[in-house]
Amino acid sequence: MNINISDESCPLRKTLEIIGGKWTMLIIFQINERTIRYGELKRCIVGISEKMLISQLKFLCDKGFVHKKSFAEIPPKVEYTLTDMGKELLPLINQIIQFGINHKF
Amino acid sequence: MNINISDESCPLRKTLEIIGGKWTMLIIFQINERTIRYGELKRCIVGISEKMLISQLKFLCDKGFVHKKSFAEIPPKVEYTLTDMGKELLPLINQIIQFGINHKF
DNA sequence: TAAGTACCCTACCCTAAGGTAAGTACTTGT
DNA sequence: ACAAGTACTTACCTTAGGGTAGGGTACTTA
Repeated sequence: MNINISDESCPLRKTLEIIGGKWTMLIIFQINERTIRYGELKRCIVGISEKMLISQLKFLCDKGFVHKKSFAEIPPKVEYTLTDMGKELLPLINQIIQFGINHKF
Repeated sequence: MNINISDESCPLRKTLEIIGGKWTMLIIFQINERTIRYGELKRCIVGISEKMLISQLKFLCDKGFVHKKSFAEIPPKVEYTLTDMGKELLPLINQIIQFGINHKF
């Protein structure tokens, strides 16, 4: 690995632009291996606004991290799951968590 | 591991508050295993302003990720190195980079 | 009949992260 | 004499990420 110039196109910057948002990893980590409905997700992530959750979910769907399944039911039912690419981030996020625990953040 | 409530004190949030900044990981990755002077660091990280680099370096020193050594010379000479805790982040960052490469970000 | 649930959308606003640019002090090179 | 390199500081300004708050639909339950 010989990345030593951090220009605008380096993979670290590019990746952080996508997963570096305030809520991105939180959402991905909460979905995790399960299938979860919008409402439950919202309750899990304390402090997030509906606007943020919706827009981030849409963003993550567009980028291919999250899969969305809407049911034509009343009341509405929407289920979110991680795609394979999304799941690839889980070990990464777990490492961040482990780091935080180890250093008592 | 049973973290399923993402409240304000969860280790993921806490850690991201520290290493989730726009430049944090870039700086840590650039310092890497070497000893590097301020000027060279600045040249490495394309696009960063002096203000940001200085303030982030100070922040990272305060948090214990980076070690700073000033020489009482003229012209000034300052060397930065990662602490052990800082170095612990390198495999994490490398994973992010690998993720970006794998998915062609 | 009114309130509640579920999954959103939209308009407006605000703050803080970050960008710009200039200045400082001291020395060496031309 | 003047620019250039070194490691910063400071003042000011911009912007976009995110917060607030309200609306909307179609149904169910009290």
